[in-house]
Amino acid sequence: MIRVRFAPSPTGPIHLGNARTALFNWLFARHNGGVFILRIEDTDVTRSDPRYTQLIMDDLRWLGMDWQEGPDAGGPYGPYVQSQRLSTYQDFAEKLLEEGKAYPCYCTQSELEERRKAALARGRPPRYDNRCRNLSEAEKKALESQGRRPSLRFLIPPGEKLAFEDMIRGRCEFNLSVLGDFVIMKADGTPSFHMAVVVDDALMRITHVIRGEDHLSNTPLHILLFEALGFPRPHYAHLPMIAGEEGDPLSKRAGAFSIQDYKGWGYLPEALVNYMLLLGWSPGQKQEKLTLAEAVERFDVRHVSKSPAHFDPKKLDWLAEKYLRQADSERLIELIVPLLPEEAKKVERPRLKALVEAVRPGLANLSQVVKESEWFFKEPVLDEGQITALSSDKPRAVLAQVLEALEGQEESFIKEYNKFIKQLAEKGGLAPKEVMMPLRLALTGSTHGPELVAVISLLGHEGCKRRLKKLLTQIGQLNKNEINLLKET
RNA sequence: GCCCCCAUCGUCUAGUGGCCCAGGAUGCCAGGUUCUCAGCCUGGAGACUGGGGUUCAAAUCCCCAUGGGGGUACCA
Repeated sequence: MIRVRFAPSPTGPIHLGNARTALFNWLFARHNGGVFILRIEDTDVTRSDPRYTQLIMDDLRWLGMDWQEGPDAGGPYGPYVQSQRLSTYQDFAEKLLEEGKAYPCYCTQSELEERRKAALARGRPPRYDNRCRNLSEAEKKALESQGRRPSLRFLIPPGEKLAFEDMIRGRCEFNLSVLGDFVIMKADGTPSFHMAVVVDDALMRITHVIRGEDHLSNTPLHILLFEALGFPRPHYAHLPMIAGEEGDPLSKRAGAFSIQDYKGWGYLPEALVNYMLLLGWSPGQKQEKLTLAEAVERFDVRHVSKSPAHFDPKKLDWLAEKYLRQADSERLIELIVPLLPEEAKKVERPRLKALVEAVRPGLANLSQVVKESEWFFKEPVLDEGQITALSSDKPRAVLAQVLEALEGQEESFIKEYNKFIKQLAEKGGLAPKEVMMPLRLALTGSTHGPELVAVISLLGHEGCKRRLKKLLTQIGQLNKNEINLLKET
């Protein structure tokens, strides 16, 4: 049985990079009929916050991923939160200590830091010099009597090279001689990251570790630990990093790219997921828009790219537009009402639906939909240039005639609108554009937007009259006919 | 400094020695359709980082250089 895990640390909201790692793990599990496990790595007490654990789970669910074992789901190898597994790590650390595979190190952090700096200054590798490896019992006692609390270091076994087969990169080889003994238990009794991952991956029977490339150089340490502990090593796959537009690392700008942000901007989760799919993996064929189910069927880690991908917001938007355009309107309304002005709550459902459907083409997210819907809720305020444009003879006559026509008609006249515009243009010897553009501008305050028919039917008979009247009044200098017209109502 | 990984159009990628004077998608430009925007249709510009090998043949294999990324923590 294939078992994979996503193991975030709850030190902040997850961003695109993390989410993509989760997604590829999930896909791998699904494709192979395996188990996807969520594990929370909160061994860094100072930086972890349980609020983020909740947020991470919310984000994953929002994106459409589920897990068979995890903090909330439970499972046979729990608990799935590292801070609740402390004694387990201690037991294994004890074992390593007894077997001589680890030893206490009494160096303080400031001493280590100092030596690191000094080494660097002399052009020497800044790694730990293994000086506590061979301390006698008497020396240990002496150090302890100074009040020093030891950390526990793993003793790198002598050997030249260590190699492993990465599912994405193929054979990766490392030189063990450049490694310093590394900490597996901190002085406060909590495990280091290396210790915790290896113990957990082993105990949770993880068969495939799929993680970011930033862990590639940790892998030899982990393999060493698996061997020392007597566990079989899992298979590894290291995913390429995702860089920002400028090629900067994504994680350092986590805030700007968190899943929460995209959710907040009103991107549809399926669009985001689809875009993440394309970051480092290609579904093949010509089709790039695909559902999670299709991705599950086609996904293969071995075909994931080795080189880092740049995040391209334009391509995200291209996909997001497609998804927004085809999304169920009822669902969209649920999502968008809280974002719209108060008045929206008073608008009848069908009208709201028509609004969203008219406005959504070309837009990538709900914030844009809200913005492009402004004209519907608020009467337009024209700028000077626009007013001047509408004040010249032709547009003014058009607007007045439209008003006049509307005045004599019932609500249902809206249905006749297309014919009416055509007739109006014909009578006045105008191009359709010369009728429609002024109308559009007068009605919405903008030269672009949904098709005019939709605008008019959305605004309704009374709405159109009100706006036209207001505008004509504003333009002023009306002839007698027009004034009479205005007086009538 | 040292170690590791990577390198095809602006971007995401296809390409696992001949099918590649390199294909697709996106973006960009031009034209068409259209009241506008979007869409759709048609067309266009746009890449194998460089240098050495290996081979009858290299984007594909090897070496070097260059560039990018990651690591080098009692962070994960």
